[in-house]
Amino acid sequence: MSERYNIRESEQKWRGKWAEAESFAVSEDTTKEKYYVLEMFPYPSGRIHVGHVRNYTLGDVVARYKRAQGFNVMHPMGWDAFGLPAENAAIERGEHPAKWTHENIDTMRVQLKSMGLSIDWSREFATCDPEYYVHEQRMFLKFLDKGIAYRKESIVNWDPVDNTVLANEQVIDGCGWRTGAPVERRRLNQWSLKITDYAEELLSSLDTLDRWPEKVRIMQSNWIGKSVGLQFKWDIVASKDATAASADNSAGKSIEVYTTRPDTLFGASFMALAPDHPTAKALAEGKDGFDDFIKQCQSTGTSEAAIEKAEKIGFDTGYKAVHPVLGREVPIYIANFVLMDYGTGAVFGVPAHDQRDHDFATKYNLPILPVVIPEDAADFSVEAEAYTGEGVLANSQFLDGMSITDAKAAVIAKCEEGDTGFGTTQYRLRDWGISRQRYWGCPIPIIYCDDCGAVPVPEADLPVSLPPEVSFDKPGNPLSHHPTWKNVPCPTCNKDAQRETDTFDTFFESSWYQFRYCDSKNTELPTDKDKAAYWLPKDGGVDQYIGGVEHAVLHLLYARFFTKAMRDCGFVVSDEPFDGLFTQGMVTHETYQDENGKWILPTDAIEKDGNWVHVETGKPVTIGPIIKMSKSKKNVIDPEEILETYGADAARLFILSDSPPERDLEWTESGIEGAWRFVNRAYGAITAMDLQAGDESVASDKAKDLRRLTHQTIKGVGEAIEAFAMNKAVALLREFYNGFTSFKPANAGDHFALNEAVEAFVVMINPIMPHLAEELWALTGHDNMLVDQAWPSYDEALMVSDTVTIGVQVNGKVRATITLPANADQKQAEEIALAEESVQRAMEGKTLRKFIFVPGRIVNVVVG
RNA sequence: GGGCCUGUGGCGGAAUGGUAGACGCUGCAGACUUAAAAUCUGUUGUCCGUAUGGACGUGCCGGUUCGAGCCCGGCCAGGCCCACCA
Repeated sequence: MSERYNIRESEQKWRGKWAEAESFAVSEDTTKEKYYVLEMFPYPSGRIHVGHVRNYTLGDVVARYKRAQGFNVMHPMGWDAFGLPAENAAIERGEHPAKWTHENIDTMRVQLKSMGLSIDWSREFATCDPEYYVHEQRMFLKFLDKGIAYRKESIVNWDPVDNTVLANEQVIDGCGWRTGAPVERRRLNQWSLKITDYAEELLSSLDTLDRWPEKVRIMQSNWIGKSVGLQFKWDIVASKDATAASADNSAGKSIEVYTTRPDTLFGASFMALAPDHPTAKALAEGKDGFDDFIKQCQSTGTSEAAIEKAEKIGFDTGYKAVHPVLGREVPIYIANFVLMDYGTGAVFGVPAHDQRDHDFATKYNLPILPVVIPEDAADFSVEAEAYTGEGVLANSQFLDGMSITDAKAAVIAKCEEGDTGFGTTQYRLRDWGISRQRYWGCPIPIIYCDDCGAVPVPEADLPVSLPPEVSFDKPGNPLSHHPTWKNVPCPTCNKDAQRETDTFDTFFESSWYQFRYCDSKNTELPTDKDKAAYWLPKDGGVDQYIGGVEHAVLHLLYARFFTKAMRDCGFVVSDEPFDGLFTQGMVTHETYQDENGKWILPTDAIEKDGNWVHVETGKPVTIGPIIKMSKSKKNVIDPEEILETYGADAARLFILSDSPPERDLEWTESGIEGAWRFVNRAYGAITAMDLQAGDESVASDKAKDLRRLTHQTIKGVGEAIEAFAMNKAVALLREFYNGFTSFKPANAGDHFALNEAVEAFVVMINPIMPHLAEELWALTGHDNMLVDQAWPSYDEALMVSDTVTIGVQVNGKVRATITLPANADQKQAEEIALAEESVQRAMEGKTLRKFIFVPGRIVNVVVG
């Protein structure tokens, strides 16, 4: 046994050599095929967590593997550096967000580098630097020109304590996530991007993303929420008992209604308006109970539970709407379940075929008229609940007997003919509101002038930089409290004017950063169009993008939209940002609680004589469920400690072993120790080997066996990595390791086979354990660096064996295994199989009916 | 309510319709050691049996097939996402 492997020293040495040789710096090289590997860039929150380690390890395996395959690999890193945590830090400890952010970046850069990632650090940037966000301001002005950006009044989630807008995802059970205060709905002037103009392209081009997980495509498709239906007019007539004067003004007007089920038109028994529908107010204002009704609607929570339990309530306006075909009059209600921001904010109710309408009709005693009858109508009834299945139209005049599809078309045609309505497509997707009342974001380059309105900041005055001196003493947006920053002359008339004090939503930064890496130092443009076209051509984006599934809709949809918008403005050529997407699972860990139920760190819990106790107090500790690592449950592991104790290679190996990357990974002490032992064992075993010069022409059977294993492993590992089955790649490599380390060479042919095996092994562990691989490569007599070494190729001819061992089944049950010549025919197989004692025993007293032989696979003896 | 995914040993997980449990973790036994760690060897699905061996076994029920963890139908359980979306 040779000396123990000095992990710390070796790993540091090789990272130094890679940096010195600039091994991972790349440029556009048209003689090579490019490969762009990108992991979702980190938010600099302070220190890296295990989720980062998993993310960047996965990406690094792909990057190093593709590099060895001869691709021109770009693998960059940067910082998604704007965001609320920096402001919170400023509020809590009086530190400037910029200082806090840059310090975190410095810490995390060192941590990431200690993982031995094959990153081209020369392309690094932070999105909070004006050199980055100035391009966002330029692009925004271009978007404004093109009509992609616009300003409108919209309803937002307003936190009354923080005095700021909250994104939908920051509203938890109707309350602000930070303050816990009930969120108000406010009308505010907001800058928005017209993502809805791209709804159809965003939906249809999902089909081209065949290297995306099906799950993510479905989520985006649902989010875009395309529906095809009919929008048509219903006339309003005054009820006989209408008394209020204002009411009669509404009679004779009409209401636009949208439906995806025009086929059920003849089953309509009421109309319902959203409480905030403009006509609702006109019809009901001043009526008894209306104010109370509105209050009741508003008091309903927005949480899942609240909606589940919320009763369907309605307010009868007393008005009637005229059925556009039948001429029949139906009552107009205002109902709490109708949403203003979907469709037209008005629906017609078909209780027989919609459960929600059914609930409502039952409560208010409205008719339930079935108009779609299933084929098997034996005990068909819509008494108890709505029928939403397939069927044939009935009670519907000219639609009777039609299928649902035909009836939909017929009703749309009829309305279009009479010019009372039209077939239309609706999307659930809303335009992207990008204004945030926050400091730590990219300033929106607009100046408001009393005379000239909203004036874009002239190109020459960009960037609009954040003022460095800022106070977080008052709640709300520090930019609007700033004494001088916002006061500027109007660029058009030179009169006193004021800057926009809102900043961009921080999803803005991550929507285009993959382009910036292509040319991260460009001062004129977001990116150089030609360079970007090399790395991100029209028909292909980032070759492999890796990140958490939590961004399935938000970031991944915004980035797709942004790419198309940038394309349409002439900045880039690509249609889609990410060609291949992989969504990794979470990292989980056991949870621990002390006797008071307080969560404690894994490092504070220790097993003693079969019981778990607190490492300091010795008091009993309860082991809880295995859940996602989170600071609040304290079930976190600090990667820095792991990297220091076990080294980067062990951490990388452990993270890739066992769990398939798309699934959750449970972090265990025994797992990381096992990986660490393997690193040391492999070093010891290989450095202790007697590697002599070999001779390929002297080939013993056992040399052939080893070479077969070597070449099968080369094939298998490559396929596993391509398929993102890193756990299988690790398993194959360990199996291979077990094979060649137990091999005892006896002649020159054996030595040839062993040398080949060791060399292949060292090259193949490079993507997983790059430091160990370099060390072993050097110690086994190579002068070049392993990072520049090509991936081994395999020889199919060496993979075939003279004999095969297969199972023998009797009536489908395995009774024996036999070894046959590889080219054995059925007759030979039958002879050998039937000669087996255990086969004969199983066949005893029965007649042979059939003999099935699948060469190389199985023998099945059918008896009866 | 809608959509998607997953059910295999003590655990993580392998398995183009063809010898279920590769590989690893844990456990057990042994070698080495004054001892421990590391390392090495063997063993580790359950049940019956001293043993050759046998029975059972991939959530449950059925189907297709010479043959099903895998394909089809119906259940059960767990998880994730979306959701009064007309």
